[in-house]
Amino acid sequence: MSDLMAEITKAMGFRHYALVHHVDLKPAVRSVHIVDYPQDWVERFQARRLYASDPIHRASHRTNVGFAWSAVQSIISLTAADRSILAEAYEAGLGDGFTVPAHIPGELNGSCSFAMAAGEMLDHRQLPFVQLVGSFAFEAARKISRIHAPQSECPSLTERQAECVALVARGKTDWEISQILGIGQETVIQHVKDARDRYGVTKRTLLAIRALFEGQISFADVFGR
Amino acid sequence: MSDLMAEITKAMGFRHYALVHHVDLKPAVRSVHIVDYPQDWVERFQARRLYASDPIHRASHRTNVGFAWSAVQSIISLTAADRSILAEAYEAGLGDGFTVPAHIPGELNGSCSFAMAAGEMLDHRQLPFVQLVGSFAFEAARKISRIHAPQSECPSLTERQAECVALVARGKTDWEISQILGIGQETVIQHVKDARDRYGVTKRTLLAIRALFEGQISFADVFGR
DNA sequence: TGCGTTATCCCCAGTTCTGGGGAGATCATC
DNA sequence: GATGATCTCCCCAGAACTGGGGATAACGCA
Repeated sequence: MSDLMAEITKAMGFRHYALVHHVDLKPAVRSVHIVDYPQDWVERFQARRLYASDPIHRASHRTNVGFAWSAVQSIISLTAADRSILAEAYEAGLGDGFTVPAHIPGELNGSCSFAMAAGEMLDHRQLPFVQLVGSFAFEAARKISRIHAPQSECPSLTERQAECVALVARGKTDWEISQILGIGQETVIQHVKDARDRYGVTKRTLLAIRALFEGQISFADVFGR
Repeated sequence: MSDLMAEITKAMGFRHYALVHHVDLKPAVRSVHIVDYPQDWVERFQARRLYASDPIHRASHRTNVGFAWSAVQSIISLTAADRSILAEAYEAGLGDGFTVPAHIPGELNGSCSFAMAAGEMLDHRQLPFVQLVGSFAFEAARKISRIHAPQSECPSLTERQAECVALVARGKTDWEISQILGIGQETVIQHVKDARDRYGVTKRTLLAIRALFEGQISFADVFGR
């Protein structure tokens, strides 16, 4: 797989690639982690556990299609810390690049990135092609890397349960939910109990987050209006 | 947007398209719903609330790249009910098709599908191109559909606060967090209080969700490892 | 008709959170 | 040397949540 990636990367005019799930890099886990980045940068990245806060990763969580690193501030706003991370990466030899996000509900977020050497220019005309390659590369790596065990079917909620969970995620108390839905507080407590049971969690915080993660509710449901 | 989609659909040799978030279709909400499917099928789809159980939608939740409908059983196993849904769609005039999933963490699952008329054959050679078009079409629709409320500035958390919030998001109690971080429970309570204050929320559930939304923590922090 | 699912309601004991009020220590910065 | 930010710890009262145990009614499906 690495050989193939290296070949593709070179053929597309890039220097480096990274095909990764955004997690702390434990080789043991069933996650994708195929990287050819400057060694120096990889080490710093791991040491500082940037997988969660790296601006490129963060941006990739906000979109569905690939983006050039030089345009990252059109997706998220960069803090001073972000800028220094990007500058450091440049120092380490990473120039401009292109990252294709890869998200699947219930799985860890991932991405496939290709980068130029520092100083070289991206050829924007072929980015659509890179987008395509990135998507399929990630899917291929994903299929290989998971021996396909922990397929937890997304437990579905009943309509009432889903309504309650959506309101839980808005930070409403059981009593408030009962007023909104026009039912008794005890009923709400029961629905929330049942929903927790279905997801196999014991805290309403986790219930809300799981529902978000599974796509059962969206941030729009939480913050919308 | 509909005109453009119709044109593209025709140019690629398809008859129908659907650019949708997988939700019950509330016109009011900030969700994507641009469809040109046989009217008959659209009505049945809505009446039976298939958006959650439709096999094509279900399959699209399991992958990152597009797939031909005729190959759906290579992604999920079809039940008798699934087969009858597919047969019904065919009756209604939908032939083979190609669906490109569109997932973004924390947002509703969506997809962009193109379909032939019943009886016509897919041209498999151009599916990579369809994949590309589908991805970008969804992203474009998504960007348009939310006029995107003004970026509220992100109040940043201190390191300790962020650590506590990450653990709150994992459903830990204050006592458990104190054990994990090796500090007193009262201290944890204080950090969580302070974090709630910064975000201006009163519930730890909202605290966790806001932190997720702001990118202060990621789903990887919650489910990772 | 019986069985499962869903939605509705009730009670209770124990745990956890929330919102107030404190305080001392360190560190950088001005 | 004062000021602010951060981290650490403490107390308390009331509200909210969790995990048990119940119950009734409606609906569809076999």
